[in-house]
Amino acid sequence: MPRITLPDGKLLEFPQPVTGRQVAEAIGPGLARKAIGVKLNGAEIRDLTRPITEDAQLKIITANNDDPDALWLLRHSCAHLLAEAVCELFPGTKLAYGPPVDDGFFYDMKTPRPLTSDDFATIEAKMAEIVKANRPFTRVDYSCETGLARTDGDKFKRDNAERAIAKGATTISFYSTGTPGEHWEDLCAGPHVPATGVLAANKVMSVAGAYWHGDQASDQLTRIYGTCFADDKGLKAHLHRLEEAKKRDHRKLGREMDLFHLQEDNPGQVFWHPKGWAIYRELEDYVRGKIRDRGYVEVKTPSVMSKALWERSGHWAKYRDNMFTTSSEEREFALKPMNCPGHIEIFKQGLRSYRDLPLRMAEFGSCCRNELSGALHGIMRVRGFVQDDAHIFCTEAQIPDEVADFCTLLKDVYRDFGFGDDRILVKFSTRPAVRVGSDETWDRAEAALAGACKLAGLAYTLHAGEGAFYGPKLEFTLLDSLGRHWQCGTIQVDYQLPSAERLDAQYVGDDGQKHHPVILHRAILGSLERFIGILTEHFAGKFPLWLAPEQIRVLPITDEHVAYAREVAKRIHDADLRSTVDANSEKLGAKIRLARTDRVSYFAVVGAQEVADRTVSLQNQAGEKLGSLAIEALIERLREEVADKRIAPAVAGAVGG
RNA sequence: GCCACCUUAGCUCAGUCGGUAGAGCUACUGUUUUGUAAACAGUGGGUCGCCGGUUCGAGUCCGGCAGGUGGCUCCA
Repeated sequence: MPRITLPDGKLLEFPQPVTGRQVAEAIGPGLARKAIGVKLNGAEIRDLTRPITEDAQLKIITANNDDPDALWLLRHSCAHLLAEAVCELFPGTKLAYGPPVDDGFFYDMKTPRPLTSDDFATIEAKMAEIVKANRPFTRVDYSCETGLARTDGDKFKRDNAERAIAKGATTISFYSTGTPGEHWEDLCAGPHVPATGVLAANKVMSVAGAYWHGDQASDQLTRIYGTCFADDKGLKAHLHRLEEAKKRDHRKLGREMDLFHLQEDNPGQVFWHPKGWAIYRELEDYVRGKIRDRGYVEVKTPSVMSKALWERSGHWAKYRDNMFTTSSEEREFALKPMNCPGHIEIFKQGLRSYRDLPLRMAEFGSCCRNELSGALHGIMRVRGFVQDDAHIFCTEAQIPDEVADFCTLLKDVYRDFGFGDDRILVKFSTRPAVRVGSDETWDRAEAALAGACKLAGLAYTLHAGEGAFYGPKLEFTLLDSLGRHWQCGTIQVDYQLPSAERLDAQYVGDDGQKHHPVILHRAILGSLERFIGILTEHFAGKFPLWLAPEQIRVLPITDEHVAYAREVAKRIHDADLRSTVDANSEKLGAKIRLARTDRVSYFAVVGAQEVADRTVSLQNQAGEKLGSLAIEALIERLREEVADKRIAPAVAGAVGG
């Protein structure tokens, strides 16, 4: 006698177990036609055809691009569609695993020959056929024994079935797209949409390699990525978003805007050009000012340090594969991959008192990590980079305040780049199974991190068990203008490195005894390189004025006005702004076009009129004409915008040329 | 590092069946002196990523290597 509560609070009672479809029909025939699944008690998504025996809160899921549950269901089902098409086109294909993921789904499989993007059209055509046939997804449950037997000879599916049983499954389910025994089937827990017909808005996106269970030592599989939406409109919008992302790719903009380059003989090392370096220095100076106001001191530690230090710190044992090493006069050294040991060595000079704590030691630390070649990506993932790093040496009692202060600072900084609270995601990772330190210590450290988030008004998602072995951590992710996630800041509580077993940092407490401080490792931007990459893509190269490499370009109309243009540019330059002059002999239209495609923030046209009036005719990157201004007024205006760190309102919107 | 794919002028890209390489933009030179998104003409520019092989002949076919791209793994 299930009693079904609908999202609007309405209660439906049924005399016997009902299916989701029957509930939908009870509400209305239109809804029943549109329904693709149900969600029970806000948690479990189910097929429309599975019986509901208990009282439940129930949501009918319809194909809707704005409903994550609907997309999840569509994509999970579409993975089957893809798998069926591939199995049919490439007999001998062995299926492994095909879940929905952000923005789509993938299916890992072992195919008789490597698949390439040339195969996509054929696969999509086959998928379209299956969609057109509109065959029902049909579930059949077998006993564990029978289910297992059905996976005989199929290593991956057998493994999946065994795992399901180990996790407590009482039956093994298969889904057929059509009539069981007649049509294609796949071992799957479900749920699925009612029929293949609702999966029309799909696309095969890419092919890549993957390992079975993510294990390098295991089978190498082919992973095909695809996506599916409720309708063509959703799919088109998604593809459009990808196009936009491609247009603002920092590797493309970096070249076009002459910000930096990478070259073949130095993989993962960035050559910063003058314009890119202008942004870099602006960022560094900005952070330097911010942390100075918060009581940090800045230091600089060596790039090359002896193996002995890395052995004591534990890096040699744990991190060696990622370290560049070198030797001199038969001693081994390593390029520093992290700044912490250097900072502790500074802390250890002289005798520290509890009165010195908290000691906030910052460094724009140049780190080298020998990342796997396949992991490198533009300037986002490199082998040489600079962290806006700091280590806070404090007592355990000081952790809550220090973490709270850091969260406030971090929010403050992110806001200056236009990332408000709604664009900051916090991940809170707690104690892992293998860890050092007492449970009481962990309790306190975790409470401090959670409390600090609350104090700073930051909501977090809990990732239980994902902390470092030496302490819990917060990780801060930014949501950019295309809705993509970038992990930037972090703060980690560390009891290990300062301990007697490691680098043995000590201070004298108010009890006259020696104690080990706690260290908070923290960064806000993460790495300057990655952060500039993120900003480049977020702003599509149209940086806010305070960061823009070329803040204003003066455009003389004819040669006669070049001298005045240079004078204007010099005045702007003397006011600590970045200006240039386009003295080429092109027509004004061409100069304007170039200024705009170069993404210069402002350009100032000067001709006979402006020379006579000692003014400029100003226009911004967006193409808005801002009228004529005296030189002083122009400088004033630019300086104000820089000081305010103003961000163009258009940033969150579409990208222009 | 692993899997798949890619690599032709500074950039974006063409190059058919294996027959000695082409466009647009850029750069340079000249003419033009221009008023809010591209003036005109001319000239440069290439060991087709590198090494080897097959062939009378390789940008093109084969092998190896390097780098890049998308993933996996890892991560600031």
